[in-house]
Amino acid sequence: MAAKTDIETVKQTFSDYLRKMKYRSTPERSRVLDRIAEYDRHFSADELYMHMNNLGDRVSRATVYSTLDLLTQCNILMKHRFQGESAHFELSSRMPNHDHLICTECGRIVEFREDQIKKIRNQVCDTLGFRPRTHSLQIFAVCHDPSTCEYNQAE
Amino acid sequence: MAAKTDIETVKQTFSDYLRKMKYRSTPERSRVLDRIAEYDRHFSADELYMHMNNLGDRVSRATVYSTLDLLTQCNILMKHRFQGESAHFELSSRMPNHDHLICTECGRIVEFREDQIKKIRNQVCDTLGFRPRTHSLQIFAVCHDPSTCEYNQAE
DNA sequence: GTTCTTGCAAACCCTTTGCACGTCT
DNA sequence: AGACGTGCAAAGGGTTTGCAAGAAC
Repeated sequence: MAAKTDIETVKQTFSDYLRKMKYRSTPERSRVLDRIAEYDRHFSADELYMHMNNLGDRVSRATVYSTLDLLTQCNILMKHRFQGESAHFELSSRMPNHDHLICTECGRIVEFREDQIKKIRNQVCDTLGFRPRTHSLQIFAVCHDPSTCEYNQAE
Repeated sequence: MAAKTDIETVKQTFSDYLRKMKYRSTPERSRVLDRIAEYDRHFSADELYMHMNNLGDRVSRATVYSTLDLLTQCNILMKHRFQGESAHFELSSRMPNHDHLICTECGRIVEFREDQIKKIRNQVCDTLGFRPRTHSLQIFAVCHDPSTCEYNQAE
């Protein structure tokens, strides 16, 4: 079985965070996190909002945005800003320590893991006097074989 | 004397690029690049537009944006998207191969150089079958000494 | 009961676009 | 002359906000 995010652990983390920060537990916040757990990929705020609407969840755009913000603050979600598009989110626990390569020709995004990066990140923080939280490395590149790169015209 | 961008080289690169792509040389495009050369830091499109307006340059927002786009395409400029803000640009030649550490408390951005990153980038591209172009690494961290972190409230 | 959160729609900001005019080749 | 670039203002898309109603504590 594939390494699957343990949703219960994540929900616990979230409710601990809310309590600690004196924010309230609401069904909307809980529901947003439930739906996020169903994704195994990046998603945008609006994509999630539509998804929830399609499923009949009655959650407003404002609530989706604000909950995404909370989830990012407590590191449950990682927020990425690729190119010019809207922000994309994903569960931090989904694929720890991965980064992204973006094809500058077709926009395709490839995920990869490279453990040295975290080490470098910690070194840099140490040198500069910071406590590391997260990082986001985006490599912009073009594929050797242009035909491979065409595939995502539909995306 | 500090390592200063050779503006003549950069202008040559730009005019070569324009010619190659059959775009036209215009005084506006040239002027935009001249003004950029006066910055030794990140700037946003609007900041540049205001700067030019203050100096009496008659260049529209649309032209500023489109020229920034051209300059990014030919790698004269590097375009960054920090946090939720607008895009920030800087001359690639200004400080080659540097990356950014962003304080999640105060938003301060610290530049640093770490040569291993480029090597990793090239390795990753090699493995995945891509030709590297550029990269952008952002480290999110909090300073050990909170008092240091307060300084940019004014920014 | 008080304070925080939600939902809605309008506001907001950055960026892009359409069109008429100007200009580079 | 013709095609491309510019300026302006309006449109666009993603995100945030103000306010009244509702829910958590």
